[in-house]
Amino acid sequence: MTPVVTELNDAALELIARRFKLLSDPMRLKILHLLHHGEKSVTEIVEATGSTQPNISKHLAALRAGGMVRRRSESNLAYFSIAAPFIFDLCDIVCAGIAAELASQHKHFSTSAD
Amino acid sequence: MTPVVTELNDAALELIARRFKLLSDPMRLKILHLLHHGEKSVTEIVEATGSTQPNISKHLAALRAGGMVRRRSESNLAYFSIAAPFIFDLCDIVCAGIAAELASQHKHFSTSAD
DNA sequence: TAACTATATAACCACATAGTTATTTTGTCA
DNA sequence: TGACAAAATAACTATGTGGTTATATAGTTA
Repeated sequence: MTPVVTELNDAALELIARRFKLLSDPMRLKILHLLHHGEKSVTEIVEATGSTQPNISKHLAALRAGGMVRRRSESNLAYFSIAAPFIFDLCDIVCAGIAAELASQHKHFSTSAD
Repeated sequence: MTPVVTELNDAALELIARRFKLLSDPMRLKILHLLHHGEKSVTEIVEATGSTQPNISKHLAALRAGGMVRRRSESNLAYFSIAAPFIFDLCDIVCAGIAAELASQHKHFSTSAD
């Protein structure tokens, strides 16, 4: 029989790696986190992140090329929104992993702010 | 009030990004996929991947520093194994996303090999 | 039309990183 | 001890990429 899931060819690994690479930059994560609250224009994202407009446009283009955000034009503005909600499942898992690791280092999270 | 989950500070974003970055390289994914089948020595990984020993050692060191693999010394050998099984949950989600995307482009997956 | 605003793109720089070759460390065995 | 094998590390190169500044494109409004 031919392996289906157990065997991963190089092209597939490349595809998966590319997805993760899109998520491996703090500024892009910041943008995605912002869009989690709803659709935003480029200018809104620029202001919220404190980055520059060309930088944000570039990141948005990358996220869009990777299928992670969607673009909508309205008059003069470009509105971006999340196209792949599974992103946040990924982040949740990573965050849980980080929390678990910190906990096991007895540098534990405090549930209430102090 | 102080935001707890809705607000992600830069340090947290950096931590999350670093995790994703470890998963954003095809060779490292290949190694992790290999280790999914069980503990392997460096030499075994080198042979299975077709890469060089120093390259594999470097990737393993990075994965270990990121808490994703564990190292066990036995005589002359170094055995590595998965330390963070959630990795595969992440990959499953990404793979599902890719499959869905391909499907929606009617370049559909065939369930049986052809 | 001209002035203005929003966004995209181009060109460039500094830095990170995957891979290579050469070397060192560490453990085994004769 | 010396010869050998496994793994780690160092030094280097080539390439990728995040950020910047400058410019171009496109839509709006007067």
